[in-house]
Amino acid sequence: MSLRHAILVLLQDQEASGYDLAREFANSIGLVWNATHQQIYLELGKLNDQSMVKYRHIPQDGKPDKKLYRITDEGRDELIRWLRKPAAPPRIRDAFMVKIAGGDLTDSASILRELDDQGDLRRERLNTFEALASKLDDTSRDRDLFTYLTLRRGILDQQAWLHWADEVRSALKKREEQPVSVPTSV
Amino acid sequence: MSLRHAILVLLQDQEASGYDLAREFANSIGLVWNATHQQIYLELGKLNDQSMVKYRHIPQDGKPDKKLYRITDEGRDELIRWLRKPAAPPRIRDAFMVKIAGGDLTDSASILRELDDQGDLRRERLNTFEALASKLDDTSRDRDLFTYLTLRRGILDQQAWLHWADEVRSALKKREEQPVSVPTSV
DNA sequence: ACTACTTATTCAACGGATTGCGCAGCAACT
DNA sequence: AGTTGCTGCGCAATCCGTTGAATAAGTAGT
Repeated sequence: MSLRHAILVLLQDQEASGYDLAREFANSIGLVWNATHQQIYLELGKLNDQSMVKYRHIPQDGKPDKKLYRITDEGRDELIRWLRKPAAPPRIRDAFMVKIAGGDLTDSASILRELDDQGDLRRERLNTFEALASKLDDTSRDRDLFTYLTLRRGILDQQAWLHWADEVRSALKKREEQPVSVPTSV
Repeated sequence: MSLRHAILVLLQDQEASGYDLAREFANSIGLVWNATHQQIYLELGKLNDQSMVKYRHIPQDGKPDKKLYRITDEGRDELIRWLRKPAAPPRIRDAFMVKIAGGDLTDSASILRELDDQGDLRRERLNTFEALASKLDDTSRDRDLFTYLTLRRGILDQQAWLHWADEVRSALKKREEQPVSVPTSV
């Protein structure tokens, strides 16, 4: 229900193309709300129909033409109206965690493998977020306070995850040592 | 794509009605995957058509009749097959965080109010998770290792959130003190 | 030379998910 | 006496989201 609002938030600061937005969703905002480019283009179309955004057509050579969208006054009004009312509860779809919950049916080796893979991704994200956050520290983190706070959320989230992963590892190690009845292969 | 698998994981241990499952989704598993009762009943219907689950009809007096579902061998096979292949990346839809990212357009008072509300919920959850976890500590946390680890994930998540909320509060306080250009009312 | 990736947008089809509604009766509170 | 809330199931309409594809031209690597 509010991909639209995430887009409007992004368009607040800068004019951007659908492609630009898709990249931002893959990075910073992706930690908070994710979307594919198809969805974004569709939503931009709707927002344009409702004159919440408008675009200017930029011909390019070498690259395909693009549409640079910017938010309108109506769009900003809609955004403010949405910001006023209480946020909908977060929707969570974490397939990996479902796998953990059903971990009894798998061998711990494959769990550890996937845990490592996920951990690599998380550590990578942590680095990029920390880099962005320290950049804001140096220059202006009062002007971009909310960007900073969003990044902090991401950082703390990754850290908590990595800490949890360590717990999982040591718990599984302990279990291996003790000759408890473990279904080794399924 | 895997509400079905979340359901199958839950049905692994106990026979349950759609209503039971809905309650579990509202609590423990909800931290990891959430769903409404409509979805659950629909999915149970499909799972039944594909004979991944079967049910027995329990007439009750006073209360409406219910269907107690249990997982079949085919269901367990399907679950194991799913557990083998890599998990899809988590989808995140956190409207509150979108509001934070667009915080420049709101007054900080209303942000603080919602932050407190969310914090109450998180603290409540933290308590229930911790209670459940300590219960597992006492009795058997080797048998229910994966339940325990799922709870730990929930606990660490809530703690990280609450810590972040403190950061937000002190950052907004600091901003209030300094007479920076703040859009007080919108 | 060939392959793969990046920029940039869009369409069509399908399945997943939400919203809104309806039924039904008991318990508990006000 | 009336409202609210819990237990329990289900349907229909609509919307959100994913998958898969197509187009088109430049750039970078093997």
